[in-house]
Parts: sequence; C-alpha cells; structure tokens
Amino acid sequence: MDEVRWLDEREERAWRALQFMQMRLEAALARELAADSDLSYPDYVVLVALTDRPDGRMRLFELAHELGWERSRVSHHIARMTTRDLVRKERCGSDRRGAYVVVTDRGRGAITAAAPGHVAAVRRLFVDRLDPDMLDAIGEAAAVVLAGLDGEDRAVV
Amino acid sequence: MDEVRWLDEREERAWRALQFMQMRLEAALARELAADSDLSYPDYVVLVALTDRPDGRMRLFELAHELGWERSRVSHHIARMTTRDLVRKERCGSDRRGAYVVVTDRGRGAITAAAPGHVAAVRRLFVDRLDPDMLDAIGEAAAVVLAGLDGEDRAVV
DNA sequence: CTAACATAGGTGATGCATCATCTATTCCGC
DNA sequence: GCGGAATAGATGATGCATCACCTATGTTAG
Repeated sequence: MDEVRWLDEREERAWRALQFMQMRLEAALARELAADSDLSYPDYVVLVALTDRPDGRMRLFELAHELGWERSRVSHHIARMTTRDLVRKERCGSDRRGAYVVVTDRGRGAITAAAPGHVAAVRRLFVDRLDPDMLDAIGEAAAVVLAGLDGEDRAVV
Repeated sequence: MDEVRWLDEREERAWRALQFMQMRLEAALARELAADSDLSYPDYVVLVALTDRPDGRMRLFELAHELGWERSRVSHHIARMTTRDLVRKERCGSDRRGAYVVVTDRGRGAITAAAPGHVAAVRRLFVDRLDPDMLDAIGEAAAVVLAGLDGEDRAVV
C-alpha cells in the first residue's frame, strides 16, 4: 500500500473546473436542442454521423465505434429513434448477422433544422469564448488523454 | 436569418476531442469506481461533498448548488442512497420545509475505501498525462466558459 | 470438416437524469 | 396580520445508459 498522492490545489482546480464545465455545457446544449428541435443530444450525434455518409447509412457497429458508444446502447437508441421515424433499419446482405441504420427523410429534416441552432450555441457557449491558442491547447490535451485511454484499452484487451 | 458560421477544422477538432475525452474519461472512471467500491460516480461526489463538512451534514439545496445538480435529481438520488444506508435524512429545526442529508458510518467507510483508488485513476488517466502548463490552460479555459454560462443564466433569470 | 471462438446485434432489468407538477413553509409588501 | 410570491423538497413518468445475458452468423485452428 503506497501513500496516496492526493491532488494538489492546482490539479484539483483544473479537474473540478473541467468536470463542472462539461456538465453545465452539456446540460445547456441539451436543453437548447430539446427546446427547439424535438431531438435529444444523442439523437443529434447519431443523425450527424449518418448524414456525414453520402448514402446516409451505416452498420450498427460502425456507429458504435464512431460515437464511442457501447453496442447495446446503439441498439436501444436506434430502436427508440426507429419508432419516431428518424431512422430505419435494413438487413445487411453480405453479413446476415448485421444490419444497417439508414436516416429517413424525417431524420434529414430534423437534423437540417436543428444543426444551425446547435452550432450557434456551441459557438456562443464554448468556441467563441476561447481564443485560438486556448482552443488548440484543449484539443491537444484532449488528444493526449485520449491516447492514454486507448493505450489502456489495448493493454487490457 | 443570418448565414450559419459552421465550425472550421481546428474548432471542430478541439470540440470533438474534448467531447470524446470527457465521455471516455467519465466512463472509465465510473467503471473503475463501480468495480472496486459499490459506489456510482454520483454517489462518490455526494459523499465527498458531505465528508468535506466537519459535521458531515448539508441541506439538500446546498448539495444541489455545490454539485450543480437540479433539486429533483438530488431528491431522487438521496432517496436511493438512503435505502443503501450511505446517508440519512434529518428534519431541519429552523426551517420546517427543509431537511439535512447526513453521511452515515457506512457512507464514511465507503468513501474512505474508494477515494484512494479513484484519485489514483484520475491521476493515471488525466492529471499525470498533462504537464502543468496544459493543466493550467485547461483550468483557465474551463473557468472562462463557466463564467459565460453563469452570465447567461443570470441574464435569463 | 467440425469444434471452438469471435463478432453483430437484441433484450430485460436496473439505476440515472430530467420534466412537470405537487405540498408545505417562509418571506415580503402592504 | 394577510395574501401573494418565492423557496424547500417530493413524486411519477419518461427517456437515457449500462449490465448481464441471449441468439445467430461468421471465422479459423486442428
């Protein structure tokens, strides 16, 4: 049992501020999205991922990987979105275990309507508050931490 | 209707990386906490807040404010924690609408057991991956964004 | 070829988070 | 004092996220 290295004041401040910012930011964005679009934040990111593809379709496991979601989460969420006619599922010919998720017209309409407001909110609350140096610093720091997380996952598996 | 100012490549990169980092980091910390402590992340932060007080007690609304939670969330969560004997509620004498949350012995035991591992994980996955400059930059950036969010809230209310 | 394993996806249970709404109490202006 | 507004907290419904587990299909070592 080694001694515990608690966080010092500077470390604690940065860590807590980041946590708090993330929580408040996500809550604010989700609220704004819900207020003017009938989409939740998860709905939004799914539709962004799908409409980034020229054919508006993706395998479920691709979606899971791209969004960093668990497979089961994708399954549940796509099921909910399907009942709202934002996406639909199609069986996959080449791999009969698999399925495609395809964005519907209604889904396209929803994301087209929602995106400008959401991007404006991201700017107003986050991007435009920070000067480019800070933004780069954050991007770089996040990349470093992500690389560490990836490394752990690979080590464990 | 003004033109939409979409995010440029640098902005998008920073924003996405931050989102992704936050998601993966919180998931990893929550999993680790759950694996060796029977506490969820929300349980953990509640117990930290309570044990920071000399008497281990707080009003529910204080807890809501300190954690940045909605009142209803606090109410539900404390109810769940009460059934597990991590905290208990006490009626407040001076304000008969109110109630205290008090950490129990079991709650103290749980947080004492969980904290070293959690702090070690925060170090391993986040704090120790970044040099002090980066950490400060993040703390500062988060503070700026938080100030903006506070400003909006005050303006709306 | 077949047995073992890996992968794609689905499902039910449970805990988490929010919303709308409710009651009880306190505060505050008149 | 009294009546309206604000505040403290609770509650039920609903959507979100994870876990443990399941089926079906594909892959590969022997």
